[in-house]
Amino acid sequence: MVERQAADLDKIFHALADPTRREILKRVAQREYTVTELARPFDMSLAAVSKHIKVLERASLVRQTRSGRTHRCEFNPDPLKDASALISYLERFWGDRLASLAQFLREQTEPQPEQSHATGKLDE
Amino acid sequence: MVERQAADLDKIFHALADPTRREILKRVAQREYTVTELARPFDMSLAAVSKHIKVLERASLVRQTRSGRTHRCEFNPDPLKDASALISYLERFWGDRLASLAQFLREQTEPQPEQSHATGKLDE
DNA sequence: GTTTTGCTCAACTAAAGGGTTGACAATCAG
DNA sequence: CTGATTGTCAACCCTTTAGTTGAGCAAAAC
Repeated sequence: MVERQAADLDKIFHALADPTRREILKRVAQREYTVTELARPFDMSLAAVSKHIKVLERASLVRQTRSGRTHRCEFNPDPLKDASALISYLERFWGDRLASLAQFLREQTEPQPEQSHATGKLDE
Repeated sequence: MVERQAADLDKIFHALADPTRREILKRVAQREYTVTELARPFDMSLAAVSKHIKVLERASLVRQTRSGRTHRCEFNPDPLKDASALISYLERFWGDRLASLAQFLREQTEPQPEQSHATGKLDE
């Protein structure tokens, strides 16, 4: 993985780091919504929600298409792949690290032939 | 999924939304580091890196333990599960949406005979 | 036509972020 | 003891963010 455009990940994670935006995403992931529909449940102005949507757009998580005077918001899951990739990357290296530790402990305990019950389970 | 503590996700995603912090995480996921070790590659003060680490700590992605005058930073992958969960949730609903669309199109194009195979599996 | 409705934009405010420096505590080295 | 190393903390600066309000435009409704 090539740290695919750090700036992109900045925008993606920043977009996800707000409860209002996450709620918007959850809804938009299920069907298209207009801006006023999206704004209804929130206790803030329409302009504020409009701004949140723009943040999501900058992260390419939402695409907005005008149709008449209403703007339809549709979800785009692609950027989530980049986010997932980073997370998997971190988890993978963490796993490797644990594997190395286990290996190390295995090597530490094996080479002692005199230890009568050295083959017992290691304590974790 | 119960929107597991929105505030936690705020901190987690916010922590991930900065290239310096992501770089720190990548290294810490592989082995423990001290603060000065972590700071070395970056073109900023030690205090700045220290602050970044504190952001990671608030998100529980890093745990810091003092040993003498040096502070060892170790990775904690647990919060990543919550982040992944949200992402999976979004992708799943998106997938369902596409499935529904496909289903709809299938129903539209099928010539609607006598519902001959109406006993087929229902979508749940 | 006139008037709503849907939405964005611009200007503003208050708070949070990311960086700096300088002072300090604590540990280690001589 | 003296001095260098490791790290945090507090104060400050500047920029960004999240929200507001008010203006205004374009499409719908009447």
